[in-house]
Amino acid sequence: MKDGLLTERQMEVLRYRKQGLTQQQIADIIATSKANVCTIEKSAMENIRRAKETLDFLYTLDSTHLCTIPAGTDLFDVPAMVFSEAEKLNIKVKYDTISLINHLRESKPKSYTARSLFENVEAYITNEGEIYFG
Amino acid sequence: MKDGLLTERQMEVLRYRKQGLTQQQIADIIATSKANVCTIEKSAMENIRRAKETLDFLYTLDSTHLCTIPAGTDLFDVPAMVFSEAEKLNIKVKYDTISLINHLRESKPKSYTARSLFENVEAYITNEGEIYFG
DNA sequence: ACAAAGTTAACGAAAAGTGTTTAAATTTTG
DNA sequence: CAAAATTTAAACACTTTTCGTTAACTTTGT
Repeated sequence: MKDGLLTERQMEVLRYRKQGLTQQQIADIIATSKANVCTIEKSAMENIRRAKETLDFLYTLDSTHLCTIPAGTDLFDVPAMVFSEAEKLNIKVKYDTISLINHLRESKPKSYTARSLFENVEAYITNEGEIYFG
Repeated sequence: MKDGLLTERQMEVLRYRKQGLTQQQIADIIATSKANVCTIEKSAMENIRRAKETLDFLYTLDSTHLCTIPAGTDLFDVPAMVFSEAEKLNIKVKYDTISLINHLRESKPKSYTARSLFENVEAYITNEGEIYFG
């Protein structure tokens, strides 16, 4: 049984970063170049992104694709779309209108401005009515 | 920008598995040995485990270890322990007694039977009073 | 006990990821 | 603007992961 995705080096850099040190300061401490600290930090972030994406795959594994919510859609129109598609599959959605909007906002905090989506969002649903936005 | 941790092969096997196929059946479909299907599935699970551990690290990155809640502890005794340790650090916990118990139940759904923990649980706290059980 | 399902070990070749360096380019900030 | 901080690119050595094989082993259900 091995550790997580991040190497010792990567965790080291992230910890120092969390403390507010600059890349140059970290480079001095761990005795390497600042450019190297940059690449280490970057690959750490990349690994974190991949870890998230991996768990996202798990969610979609036991869910079915519900619909694509097109860019430009008003956030307040999303629940109706989701409910209508879920009804076609005879699945009762676990969320009410308000909590579904909040769920979307939390799931895709960078996909909307004000009330409008600026990129497509895929909606998935499990047999239990859990909704996942990907 | 690449994909998640899982290879195409690994996702393929997991999808078939979710459909209930045996390793032998999958081996026939993707034209390899059942032993190979086994190792592919195994390394997929290992990757998933590592993805989770990686995100766990993120949580603990901006939190400090609060205490170890020993196996055998009654769930209803946990809040008092957490509050008392948090007080030593002068941090106000974000949760009240009831919601903290629920938070624990959601975080570690497989670590308790009825009202009793059957394995140690580590408690972490952020400066903002957020609690994380790992 | 039998058969099907699943796991493990040892090995090899190909692919992917990591830590470095050096030097140049870009962004942020006072 | 000028200095500091960060990012990028190309190249190299090194390690780890992956997919695959074969053969033996364990578990599970009837």
